[in-house]
Amino acid sequence: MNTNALHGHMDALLLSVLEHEPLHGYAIIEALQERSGGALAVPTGTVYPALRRLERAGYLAGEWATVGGRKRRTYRLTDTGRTALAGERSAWREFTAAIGSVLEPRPR
Amino acid sequence: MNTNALHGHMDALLLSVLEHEPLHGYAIIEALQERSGGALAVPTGTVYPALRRLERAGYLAGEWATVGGRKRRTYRLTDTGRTALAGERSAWREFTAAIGSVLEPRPR
DNA sequence: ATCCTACATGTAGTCTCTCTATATGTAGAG
DNA sequence: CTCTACATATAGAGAGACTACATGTAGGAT
Repeated sequence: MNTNALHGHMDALLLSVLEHEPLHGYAIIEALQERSGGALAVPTGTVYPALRRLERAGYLAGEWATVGGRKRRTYRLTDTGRTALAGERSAWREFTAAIGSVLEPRPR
Repeated sequence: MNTNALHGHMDALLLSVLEHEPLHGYAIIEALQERSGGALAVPTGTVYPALRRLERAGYLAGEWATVGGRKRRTYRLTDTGRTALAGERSAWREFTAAIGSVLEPRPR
């Protein structure tokens, strides 16, 4: 898929994937891929900066950990982030409804 | 609505609105607004350059006309544009399916 | 007469976000 | 030793939408 079209929806994706459990960047990429049935192959160069951005925004809290000799930065959703996720979800519904109504208009 | 999120979907919108009848820029903006129930307020600074781009791409053909003392540039969908529209439609379905599966996962 | 709103198109410059390419490093398998 | 998976990160490019501005006609209201 042309992930360039994700423009503006990446945040929702990241927040959503962290809703039930904290994950680190690499695992987030895998989760995205898995949940979408392989459709979402998001490059690392997109995800890592986006996670930082969301952390700066206060939606995520990151923490370093070392697992099996490898360093990971694990992110969890903050309360603010949870609120933001709810907002992103309703924005997504509005968005698809709006575009959908133009792209596939119902015959009256 | 944050139309910045339209990134990459504007083309589909414009082609779709021109599917059954040629329209000029201003009328396209109104049609978009109307069809979406008021949700899509696309600024002129977005639409006019986009129409030019689609014309350059061969998807649209534009023609000047004067109606009631005012000049209009009316665009119609070319055959290539019609093919592109079909592609945009299926891309849109894939896109929403992918994001949707992450944002609103079905309970298993 | 003048102003305001609707109609109508267009450009310049900015902004945001994603991408590609690159860099760095560990662990474990072959 | 080499290759692959794991893991994070940054610089720079590119795309496309935005704001703000510029220009002009037509018609109704003050």
